[in-house]
Amino acid sequence: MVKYNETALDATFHALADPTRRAILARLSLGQASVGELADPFEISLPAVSKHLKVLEGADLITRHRDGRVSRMEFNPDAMMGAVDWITHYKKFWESQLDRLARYLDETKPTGEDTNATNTKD
Amino acid sequence: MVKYNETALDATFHALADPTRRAILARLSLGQASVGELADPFEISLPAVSKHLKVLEGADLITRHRDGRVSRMEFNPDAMMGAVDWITHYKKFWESQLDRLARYLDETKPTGEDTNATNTKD
DNA sequence: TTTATATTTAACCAAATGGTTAAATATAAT
DNA sequence: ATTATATTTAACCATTTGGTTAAATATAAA
Repeated sequence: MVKYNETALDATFHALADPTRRAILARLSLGQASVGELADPFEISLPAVSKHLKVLEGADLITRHRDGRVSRMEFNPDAMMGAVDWITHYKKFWESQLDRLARYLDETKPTGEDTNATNTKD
Repeated sequence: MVKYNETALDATFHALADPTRRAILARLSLGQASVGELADPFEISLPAVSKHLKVLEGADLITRHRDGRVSRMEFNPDAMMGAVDWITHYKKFWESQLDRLARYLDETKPTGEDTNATNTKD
């Protein structure tokens, strides 16, 4: 049996289980932002956002670069690999969906292009 | 922007964020089992397992087939596609990991074989 | 050096989570 | 008809979660 890092999986899946945190990651995927910038589109308070950021940081999904009094947050998508690995383990149980995913990945395989921020799927 | 089903993502990621529930899914991926059989390897009580099953059922990750007084639970891996889709959206940010995943998927692309329960990665 | 800005910490709260034991329910077996 | 088995429901509990407001901290700007 492959031994997964259960604690890391707990942290990753838990971090992704909240819509505000996913929205923050979506925002950060477009480029780094300060805590205030991240909080802006949400109706919740700054401390609430600060807590979400700590959860994301704890799951290693973002990293913090302090720049004076501003915290610049950066997306760290590598941390999602563990989760993808875990799910992918069950690939043999969803071959039809695998086809779809494989096709999707083929279409968008890094060729040197398609590394810009514009995503045609959006 | 692609509109994801946030509620479904909440449910899926939350369901996967617990190690007992992931273990239950791992067990069910080998074949269906009753509630009692699922509870056996865990030290927690039957009602606790029953609650976990309800969470997994709510996320549509398992389905229940009542057979007399026995509930046979079945794995429904399709429900994980939403989560994979969401994560995959960030593919352009982890090209090196994508390579690894694409290679993995290529190696195991459904050819008619490789649909048995033996996984060489384990 | 005083003031404004960015963010975190503290203290608090209601709801959800993951567990328990005991009782209820439903079906199967004797 | 009675008893055993499989599972769920109910009632409870401690901890965690996701939010709040007010105060503290740290840095930049005037």
